[in-house]
Amino acid sequence: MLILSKIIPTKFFSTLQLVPFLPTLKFSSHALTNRQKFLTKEAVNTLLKSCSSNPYQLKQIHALLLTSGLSIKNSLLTHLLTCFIVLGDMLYVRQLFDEMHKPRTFLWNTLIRGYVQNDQPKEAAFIYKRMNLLGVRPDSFTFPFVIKACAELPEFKAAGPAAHAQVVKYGIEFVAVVRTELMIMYVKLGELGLADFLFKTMVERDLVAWNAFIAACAQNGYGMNALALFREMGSTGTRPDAVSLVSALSVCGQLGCSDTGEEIYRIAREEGIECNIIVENARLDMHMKCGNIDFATELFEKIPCGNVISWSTMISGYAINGESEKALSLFSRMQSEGLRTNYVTYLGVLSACSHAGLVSQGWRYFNLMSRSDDESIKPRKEHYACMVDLLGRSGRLEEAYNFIRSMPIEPDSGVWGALLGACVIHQNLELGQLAAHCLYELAPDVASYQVLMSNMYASAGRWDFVKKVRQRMRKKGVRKLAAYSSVEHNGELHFFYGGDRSHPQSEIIYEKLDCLIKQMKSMGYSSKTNSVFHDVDLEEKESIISTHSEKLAIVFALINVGPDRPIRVIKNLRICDDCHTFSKFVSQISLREIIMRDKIRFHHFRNGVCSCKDFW
DNA sequence: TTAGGGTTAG
Repeated sequence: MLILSKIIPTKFFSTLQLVPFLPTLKFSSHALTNRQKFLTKEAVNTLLKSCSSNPYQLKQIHALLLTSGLSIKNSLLTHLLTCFIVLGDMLYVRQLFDEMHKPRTFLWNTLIRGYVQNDQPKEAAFIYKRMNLLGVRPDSFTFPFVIKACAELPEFKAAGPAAHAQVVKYGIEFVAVVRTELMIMYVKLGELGLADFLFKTMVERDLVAWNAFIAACAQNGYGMNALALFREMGSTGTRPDAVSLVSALSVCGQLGCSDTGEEIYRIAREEGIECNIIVENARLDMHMKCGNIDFATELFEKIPCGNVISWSTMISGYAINGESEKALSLFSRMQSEGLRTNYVTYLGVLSACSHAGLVSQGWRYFNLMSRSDDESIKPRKEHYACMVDLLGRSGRLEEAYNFIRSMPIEPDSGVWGALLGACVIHQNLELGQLAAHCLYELAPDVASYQVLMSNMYASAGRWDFVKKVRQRMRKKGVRKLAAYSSVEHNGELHFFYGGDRSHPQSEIIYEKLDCLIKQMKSMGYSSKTNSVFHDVDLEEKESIISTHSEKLAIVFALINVGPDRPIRVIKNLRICDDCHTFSKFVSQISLREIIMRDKIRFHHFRNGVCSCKDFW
């Protein structure tokens, strides 16, 4: 009793004393001998649950169970391991596992699951390999996790297909859970055809399989495929649930098609699931990502029980729309109402500061986080990256660099990438090269960093270095993302690439574009060719820049979208200097509002002025 | 005795 009272909170003592005499599990430890009680499985589970967030107590319970001299039931052992997995203490899980004599398959499965759930896919794959070497036969419970691990190992491209081969070897490729994981894995690898084949040939194609496929597409840049699947699902008579709707809404946010998004929300109403907070949050986010700030605000105020995600969504939404004041005042409201915040909330707050160049405010929030007693909101790598972005974008490059050097945690590619981005804007070749050097080590395959480097050298006129970077990209097979812009019109998305003439209205678009540029030139516009990073003459630079995708998209919208509606353009990369000026002129000439979302933020153009105040 | 799908940021 003495020992127990030390490790078990007193309030659970009564639970222990009240349990019925069901001999599911017997404690014969010294602590209980004088009472000779038998405990039920439920009681032990209650006990474990009560301590499940305290590794110290859990470890003591485990020690007590061992000294009791009794064999521990499998259910209890799994529960115990699961507690440590949830706590992220994989070292202890591994220690327990290694102490076991000939662990059975389900324990191997638990260990693999632990590594996967704690973002250690390499370890998971390693354990699977060892399992094979020792001749332990994997089962249908092993593979969902092994496949998931393989999908997280893009550096071993063959791992996923190899796992698939094993699945076939063991004859479990038609087990729904296993097949679903395979589908998700192939989508991540970009093999949509294979994923589709697995889906179409599934024996039990249930709602979860549909949702898994839709979500996998939605989360891996195949938004159009996700929407097509969502529609196909409806036409085959499978009714969507909250999960399907959330994925579909998220796609509409990514693609910037809020008309389609509202259509999807109407389905939620028809199905009677519109009061689900996750669906409501997805709708808020969708509107924020489409630039519908006022409507999203109205919806937000009407949500009866918003959670931390609703608030964070709004804060980040205001931030990307350039409404930093609204973002910061909403955060103050959260604080004054005593609402819980989390690390994502702070990312929104810092990004609001960054988009508006509010350096001293940014420092204030960052220090607030650092001083917090709550461990969960101590600054993480992402917050450091935000601060580097804020300082760097404001031209304080040295301060940003010193900030990185003072970091208590190892800076990652996000942090160095933020510095590199700032160096490109402020043309600091020296620091930029330093950042580039680190990025070659940390993220050699990320195209956007290589493009930044190449652009930095190009604007400094160092074409020899530009050539080097491009050669390295070719050698590594790193491909630059082609720039495109899109416009939603009558529920359909129209895509435009630079210099693209494939759109059926191309002729009239180019004609109108020509007229506009002439008119703008008479008003003082001259093209800014500083963002053409090719070693070509001025005339060619002007020609490249005059048919950038966003210009084509804007003109398309001018021709087609009714004058009572704003022009909405989504761009997959950042807007260039010239297109920014162009958009300001167009908003002035045509008296139309142009809402353009680039890769990281919105630009709302009205009467020749942009909401970003030319700071982006 | 362990298994598949969803929202905020980056």
